[in-house]
Amino acid sequence: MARRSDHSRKELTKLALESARQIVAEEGIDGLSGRKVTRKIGYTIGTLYQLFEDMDDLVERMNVQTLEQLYAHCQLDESPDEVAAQLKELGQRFIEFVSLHPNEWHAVMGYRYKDNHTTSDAYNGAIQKLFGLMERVTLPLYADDERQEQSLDMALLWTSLTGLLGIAASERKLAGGSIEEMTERLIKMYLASRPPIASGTIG
Amino acid sequence: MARRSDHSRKELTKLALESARQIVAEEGIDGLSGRKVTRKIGYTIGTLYQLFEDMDDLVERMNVQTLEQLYAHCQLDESPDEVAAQLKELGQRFIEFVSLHPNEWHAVMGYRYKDNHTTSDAYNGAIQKLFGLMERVTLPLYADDERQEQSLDMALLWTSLTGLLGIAASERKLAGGSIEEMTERLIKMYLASRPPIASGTIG
DNA sequence: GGAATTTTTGAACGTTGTTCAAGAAATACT
DNA sequence: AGTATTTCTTGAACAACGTTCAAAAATTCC
Repeated sequence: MARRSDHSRKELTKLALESARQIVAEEGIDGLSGRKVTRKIGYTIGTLYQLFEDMDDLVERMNVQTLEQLYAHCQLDESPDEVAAQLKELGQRFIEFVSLHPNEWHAVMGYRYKDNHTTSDAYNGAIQKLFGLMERVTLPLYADDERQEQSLDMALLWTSLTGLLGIAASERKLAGGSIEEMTERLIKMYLASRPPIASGTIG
Repeated sequence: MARRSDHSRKELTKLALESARQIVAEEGIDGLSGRKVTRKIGYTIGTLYQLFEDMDDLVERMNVQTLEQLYAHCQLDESPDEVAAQLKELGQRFIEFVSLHPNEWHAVMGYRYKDNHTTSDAYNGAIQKLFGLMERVTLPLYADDERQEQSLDMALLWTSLTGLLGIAASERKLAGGSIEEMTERLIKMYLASRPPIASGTIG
């Protein structure tokens, strides 16, 4: 069994990533192996290294897809007016996505790359897009000269939120609070820490 | 080379854990292997399974020690009076410890146990002790009927703080803010979200 | 059809966690 | 002391892992 003009290299890569995603979804990131991936699509281990540099590469590209899916899932078509409501909605979407894809999310948060690994532009971009989502929502809370402030707050929110979701995805206990409650709590805490209204840039 | 009454099983376990810790400190959690641990103390792989149930067991016990060391490191002998100052100091100690032992901390936060693994009482206890530290410091901020509130806040603080430190330990970037700044930011955010003074239980 | 190119294979290597029969050392007993 | 028993230690064995690469197979080119 050799060359199939059935699949271009691009198609093959796509197949492999889908296969990997399926394995991760079913068995978790620790159930993933190169041989499983290729066996599932009718190829053998050697071919994998034609498509990806190494396992880090494969996993990272899968994780980029997951982050993009999360981004798509978080698009608020009809956004409410209030910042608080919008932020809460964003949190809910986030939770929803992770509930639907716990193992894929766990792969994003928990996979350990090799020491030499540096995240790709695609990966950084996917993260940036998610940050952008939060920044857009919280925009009204900051004056024009507070962009730096906002960035730092977003980083903190992101870290806390992913921390919460990491716990949820690994089904550890959480001091009696559900993930939804805790996320709401986080958002409330954040909002309470911002001066109620920072108007005055346009009016 | 066989039995050495040189070492009781207890001593041997201690030696193995020290060896494991050293490997983790030098090479990170991914550099750890059972054979390395036993080679380092002059035994062979089989003996390891006399001392530990499996690698999960070994790592968890090492992680309990790390958590206990963190606890010891966070003891505030002469505590300042203000809650804010105390909390900040606690955060600083936390950061300090993780900076001194980044790989050990990474092992606590990033090691993936097998699916069947459930954390031991010793582990849960070590975590509880750390929570207790935070609870004691923040005690004045809550009324007597707010113990549940406090627990949830502590869980949130813990999650956020460990999230920050996890990023620090894996030396990823953080939107321009140092770990110290971000931790301070987190604490400020938390304090701002608490009503300034919740007096009235004693006075 | 034959030569050149591209793709696929799978054996090979060193590593991992885990098990377990066999050997070695210490202890117990006569 | 010598033998029997228990306890500890070993390391080969197994299945799996990531990664490499010469050889084989399929496709393309002329």
